[in-house]
Amino acid sequence: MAQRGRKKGSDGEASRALLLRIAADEFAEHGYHETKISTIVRKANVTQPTFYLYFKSKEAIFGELEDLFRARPASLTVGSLINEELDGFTLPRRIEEGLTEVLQFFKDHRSLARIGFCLSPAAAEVKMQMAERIEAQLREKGAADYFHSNVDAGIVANGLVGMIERLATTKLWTGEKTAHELANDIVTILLYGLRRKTSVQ
Amino acid sequence: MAQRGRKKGSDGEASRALLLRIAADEFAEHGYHETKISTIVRKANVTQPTFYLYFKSKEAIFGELEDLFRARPASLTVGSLINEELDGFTLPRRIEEGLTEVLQFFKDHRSLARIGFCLSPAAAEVKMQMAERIEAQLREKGAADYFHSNVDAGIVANGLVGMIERLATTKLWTGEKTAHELANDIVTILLYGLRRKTSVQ
Amino acid sequence: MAQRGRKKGSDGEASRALLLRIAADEFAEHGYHETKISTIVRKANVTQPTFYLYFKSKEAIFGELEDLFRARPASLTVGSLINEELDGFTLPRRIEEGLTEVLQFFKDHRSLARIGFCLSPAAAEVKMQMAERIEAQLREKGAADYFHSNVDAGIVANGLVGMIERLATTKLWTGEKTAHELANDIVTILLYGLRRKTSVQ
Amino acid sequence: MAQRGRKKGSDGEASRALLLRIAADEFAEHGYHETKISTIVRKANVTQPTFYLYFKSKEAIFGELEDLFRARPASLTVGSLINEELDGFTLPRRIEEGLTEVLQFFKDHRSLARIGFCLSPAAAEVKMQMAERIEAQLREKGAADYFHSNVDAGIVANGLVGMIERLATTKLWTGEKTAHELANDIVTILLYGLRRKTSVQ
DNA sequence: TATGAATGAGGCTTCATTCAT
DNA sequence: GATGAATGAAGCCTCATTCAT
Repeated sequence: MAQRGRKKGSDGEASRALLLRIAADEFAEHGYHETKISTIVRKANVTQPTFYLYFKSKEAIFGELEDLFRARPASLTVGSLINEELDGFTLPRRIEEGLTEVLQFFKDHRSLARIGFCLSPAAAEVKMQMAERIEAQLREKGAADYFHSNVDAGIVANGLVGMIERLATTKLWTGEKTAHELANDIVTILLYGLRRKTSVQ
Repeated sequence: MAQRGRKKGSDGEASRALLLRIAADEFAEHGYHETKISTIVRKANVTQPTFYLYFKSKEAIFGELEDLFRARPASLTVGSLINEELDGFTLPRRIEEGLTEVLQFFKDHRSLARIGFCLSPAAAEVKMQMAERIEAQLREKGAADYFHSNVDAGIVANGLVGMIERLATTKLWTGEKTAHELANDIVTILLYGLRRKTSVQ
Repeated sequence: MAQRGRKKGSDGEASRALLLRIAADEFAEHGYHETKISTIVRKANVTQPTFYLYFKSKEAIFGELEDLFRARPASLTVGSLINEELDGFTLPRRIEEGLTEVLQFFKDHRSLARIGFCLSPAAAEVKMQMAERIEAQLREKGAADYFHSNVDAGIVANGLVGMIERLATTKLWTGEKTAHELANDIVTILLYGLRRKTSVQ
Repeated sequence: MAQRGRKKGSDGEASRALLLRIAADEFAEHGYHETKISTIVRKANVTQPTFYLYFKSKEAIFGELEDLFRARPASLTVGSLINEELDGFTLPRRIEEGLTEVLQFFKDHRSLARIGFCLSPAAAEVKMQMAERIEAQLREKGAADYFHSNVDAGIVANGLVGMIERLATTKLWTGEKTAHELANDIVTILLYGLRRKTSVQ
């Protein structure tokens, strides 16, 4: 960052950050194995040894990107309803807000999100934790008042996680929908279902 | 074809099938790049040239597995509602049946499904087509009578595809749920939502 | 040859001969290394083990073809002038006759000739021997009366061999010239040269 | 470029040139298929990946050698008689000069010449073009004054090409003759023939 | 901080060739 | 005489990674 009189106007931190950014894009677009260190350094206009000056290995830089994803604000754990009194009006809003935040983060950090949420072997763990937190909240004392009990919360939670991944891929990252729109749609579907209210049941 | 008591290793069709099965499992578990031909043939108790007796290349066997997945009965296209009079009672059943079939196929052909639906580069296309078909059916004349119109059918369709992938991974392939249970849960969630009917809206 | 009641109407000798003929063509057209046993047997409609029933190895069948070439009638050694009284009239005729025979053999056994005279590692030896015999005849007692002595016989002999190879390739095997025409042209050039007689020298 | 006393193995251009030179010799001596990359790199005292640092593939380095051969000075096209007034004295000299140049180049770049003129699949084309150029010159206006017309120029041209190849192989590259001597002999033979002038015709 | 040059390790693939029937 | 099935041996190539400057 500081411009401490280096030649070429770029210092180590800059190179490092550049490599990291390019690596993120490459990994996100081509996956781990199809991404070559040689490609990353070429796009960053540095040489291969320079890469190893900043990162111990290919695995290391990938791991660092995973960490960057996981280090997102904790608030992003969908719907932190815990310890609050929620009624039928605010509950949906709260869930939607949480979802919006997550999706907005995905949109703002597309490559990071693809790596940490879709590509990484650790993504399974990440999604599992997300699902677990959601599930816990669906089971929260009080939530039972507003939700059916005839569907397994684990199914709902994982279903939601699956929807997030798929809709991020097909609607958010394509620019077809904003984070807010998507969150709104998801909440509407999940809370009220597709069935017309007027239909017999 | 006839299995006339041949000695070990003298039935080519069997070797081929064995290789294909092992390859499916390896690809499904480790992905394309981490799967080594050397591992496949070792597990099949043959040598590497034998592999090339039956498959042109690593890519070729992977492609064949993709094809095997794509060649699943066309009936498996979720919910073929087309050309039928559907009322509020039968519609959900029909959707559930279609879903059950798909999920049962996924369960019966786990490795194939993981390859064709999750790992393959062509999986994106496969899922897109599935989503498109679902979307088309949601828009069918008549369907509108039973469904809300305040949610984008494209969102629902892709959300469903995402749910299928995630729930297959976490609930079906782990043995936690049967195809039928899962289909039932998904339909319930999507049609009726989580909200208690008695709550105010 | 004899049709001794074999099934499929082909006996061993027939298979062997067929393989040999196909191998000759393949080697001639594609060279030793680019010719695959698998191709030969496929074209002969037999399996690989059958090949090894008749030939010890790829080298062996190639060697056999070399031998077939080398076993051509000894008379084909260009211009056997030896032990004859030759005058200025008959000498050119004799040379031409010898050349014609060689070229006719080349034309009749194109693949064999390409193998034994052009492709084989032993072709060097074959051409050397041909050149040596020619050279010896140019030096024969008596020949000196008709030939210049200001050109090395070794040069002439090897030059002739080179001409034969090149002209067989470009004029004989393309069908542009007959063996006779070619032999005539070669003799004319070598004996009388290109220079017009009327020119000053 | 500057050879600033670098330590062993630290000059890429040198490594490349070394590999190229060794490869030329290996190809020239053993042919394409019998030449192994492993041999080339062993002789160059580098490892196999180093080879691929400088050449894309085995085919590529071979092609580069072919190109080096083809890139010889254009003056080397035998006998550029075009656009000059040639009489009976100078014509033979000119032809001889051209031939000498070609043969000298062959002698100075033996491996390259063997590759580009004898071994390469493209050698056929190379020789054809050389023959065509020679043929064209034999047909040049004016040339007819000095040459017989009773022999096909195409035969002469290809015969000459064949002589060049064979004599380079047996007399030039063995050190038995110099380029100049050979050129002189060839011209003498072709222009004046072997027949004594004093003989009857 | 940066690099030109080099390499260890390991994968994919292709042959000619043989075994057991 | 013939074959379906299998293999030993070996080559080409690519990659992440490091050495020496």
